[in-house]
Amino acid sequence: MASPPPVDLLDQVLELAVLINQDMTGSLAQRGLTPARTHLLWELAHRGPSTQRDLAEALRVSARNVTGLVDGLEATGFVTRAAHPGDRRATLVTLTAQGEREMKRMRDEHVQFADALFKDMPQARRAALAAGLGHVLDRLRTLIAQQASP
Amino acid sequence: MASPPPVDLLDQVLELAVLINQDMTGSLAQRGLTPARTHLLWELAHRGPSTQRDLAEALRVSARNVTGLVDGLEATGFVTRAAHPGDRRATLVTLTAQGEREMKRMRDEHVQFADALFKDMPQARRAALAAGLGHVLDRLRTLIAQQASP
DNA sequence: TATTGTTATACTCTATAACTATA
DNA sequence: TATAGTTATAGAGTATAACAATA
Repeated sequence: MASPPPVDLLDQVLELAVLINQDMTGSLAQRGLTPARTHLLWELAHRGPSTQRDLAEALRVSARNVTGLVDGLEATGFVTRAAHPGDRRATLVTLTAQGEREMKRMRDEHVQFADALFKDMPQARRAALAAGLGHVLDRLRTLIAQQASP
Repeated sequence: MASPPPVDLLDQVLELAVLINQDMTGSLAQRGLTPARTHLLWELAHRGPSTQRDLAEALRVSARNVTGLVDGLEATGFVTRAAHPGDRRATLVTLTAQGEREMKRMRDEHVQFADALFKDMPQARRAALAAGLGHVLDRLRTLIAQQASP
């Protein structure tokens, strides 16, 4: 089996990233969601009701941006704003029933999507792929850490 | 070696996609470029001087959007607009010397980045990774084609 | 009449800075 | 004085629709 040059491997990974991204963005759009708003919903589902300040830190985004994202999600019925019981400056953002439903559906579809991509892959190749991806992820994290510090 | 469940594989791929995307976006920003503008430069480098209409089709984006992208690239010195010799309605967008230099540098760095990620990977694992990625890309293309037609 | 690119308008994501209400 | 969130302002990417110049 010929060993492909690094550039070809990188190009494969990039193409995969582009296709997956397009596929997911399209699915979200059908439900009236965008990647940024979905990211916020995802955090909310993991953390439970949160202040906008906490969401801004979790998403690594400005407070102003969170105001806009919550505005959009509130208008489309995925979240509500409520008074914070202990701090009258703060707002608690909470998933609505619709928001909970969407998150559940998203989790289910995530699993289905993974099955569709990998279920017919032989066990040995699956393990080899995981090992290869792990290697690349390690290298990439190292590179990013080096860029950040010096 | 245990075979990982599909969801774990998908999550690995998604994390890789996110990290690579962040890395590339950061590199581009240091040169005053954005992903969308870079995409246009890339097409231009491959096709040679092109009308905005052709660029819009190549990028699968509205004509209005190309006007904006070319405005930005012109203002930052990467491209120029010139009269089309045979059609006075049309504009020919052309890479400047600076634009050509940037594209060359980008190609070089692309290769270097690939080397940094994959050079220390054993040949056998490299081949296995390419095979695994090929499998996923095939499945994904099939899924997308199915979504598009029915 | 059809096509090329622009102006007009609008929505989303993103940021910083100034400001209000509260701690 | 510091913090939570908003308004004000700005730039980038995206879209559709109307319009001018040209084919």
